[in-house]
Amino acid sequence: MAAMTMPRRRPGRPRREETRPTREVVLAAATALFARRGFDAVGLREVAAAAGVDVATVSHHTGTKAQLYDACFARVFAAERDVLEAAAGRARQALDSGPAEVRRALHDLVDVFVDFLEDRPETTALWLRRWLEPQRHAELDERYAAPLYRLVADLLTAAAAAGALVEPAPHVTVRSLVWAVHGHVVALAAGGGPQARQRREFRAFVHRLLDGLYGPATP
Amino acid sequence: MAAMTMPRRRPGRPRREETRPTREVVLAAATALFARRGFDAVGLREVAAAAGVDVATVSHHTGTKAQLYDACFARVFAAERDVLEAAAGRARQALDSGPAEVRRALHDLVDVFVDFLEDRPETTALWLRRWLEPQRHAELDERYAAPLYRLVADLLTAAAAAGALVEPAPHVTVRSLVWAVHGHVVALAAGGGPQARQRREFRAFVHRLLDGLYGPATP
DNA sequence: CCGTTAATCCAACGTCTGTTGGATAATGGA
DNA sequence: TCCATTATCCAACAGACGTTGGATTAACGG
Repeated sequence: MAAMTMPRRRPGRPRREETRPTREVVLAAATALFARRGFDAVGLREVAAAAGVDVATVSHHTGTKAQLYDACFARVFAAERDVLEAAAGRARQALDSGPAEVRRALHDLVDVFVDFLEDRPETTALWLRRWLEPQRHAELDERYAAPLYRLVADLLTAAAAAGALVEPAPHVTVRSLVWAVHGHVVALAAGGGPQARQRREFRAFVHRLLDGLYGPATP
Repeated sequence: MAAMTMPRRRPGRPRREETRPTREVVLAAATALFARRGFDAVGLREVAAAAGVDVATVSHHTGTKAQLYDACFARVFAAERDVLEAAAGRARQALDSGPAEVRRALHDLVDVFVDFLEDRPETTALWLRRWLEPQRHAELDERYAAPLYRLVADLLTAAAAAGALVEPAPHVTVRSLVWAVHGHVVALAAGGGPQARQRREFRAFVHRLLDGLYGPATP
């Protein structure tokens, strides 16, 4: 199986007018296919065809099919985590300002999250598929979900401690929000209406939800 | 293929100490397997083994694998629709009473929905799997999601028209709520904490969410 | 210019898949 | 009692699956 060698200098056969490293081409093709149809419905020969290479080349670069699947997840979730952590850092800076600024920072954080998922529907698809695999629950939760949830939940708790907001169960709130966003993205992918309006309506809903839940404790 | 015959009187070989009709046994076994692992990961021989029959018997009673899949969905979603419609009917009767009764009826409606999904996690699994199949979006939306959403959305609109509540985008709210519930059920299935407390916290969250969103327009 | 390295493809393997034709046996009606 | 009906299983098919060994070809270090 010669697992996953990817040197800086590259001897070997020609690369079929592709400038990107083969491994990235394969990962991109596989990610799109896995997101759309799932692990078992996608064959390695299909991934190879989408990437413009042979089956053996796929195995050579990414090892086992399960390893290829995991690599796709790692790539996508790492990108999501980076974006969210950056936005959370920005929001945390607003904690020293007044309640109005804190609320606006929370709105911005949620907007960044919604934007990210709207632009990358395959992230939602992979996320949902992972949750549906019973044997992966623990890993998904520990490696990806829990840190992200804690990121935002801590933010809410800190805001509550600052006296600007009130929130008894931030973990539940964050999880529900995340799933609502995924549902929104799925509905977008399903078509059925003008996307611009759907996006606007969903943002308005989330902002209202936050205002209702986290409105100033002392009116 | 001798598709799907199921007479009232039944000649044929003995039924292996099973009293229920074979078709129901097969459907129940298949539903559990499909919910847990998905269409492509489950083989007909596995379904047959779980039902205690031969592969050919499965095909004989349920036709094609895709037809078996559809039959599982129809059974589960019909049960969900029945429960929700009954609860919505009860809630609609409360529309003639005061705002407090309307809000309590909405809480009850949501509780019934949450109870149902908590007790039948396979419903959530099948629901999510259906959303992940691009070619089935339209059918799922038209046959199941849209009617259910409209059921509750109409209820909210009527309550708003009665002056008791205010809600600009009921469709978005209902969808977000539904996805939040599914996320809650998935988290429950993942374990990781005392279930009773998780259930209590989620109900409290939903009630607070409704109060925040649908609170009396004139305080 | 030569030897090493590595990327790529071809071909094949064993296994599992969904589906079907046919044999068997038990039932209900005549 | 006999016949038609049908539920059940056995066996087999053709195809797709993931994976691997080996041959080929290009690029690099010397």
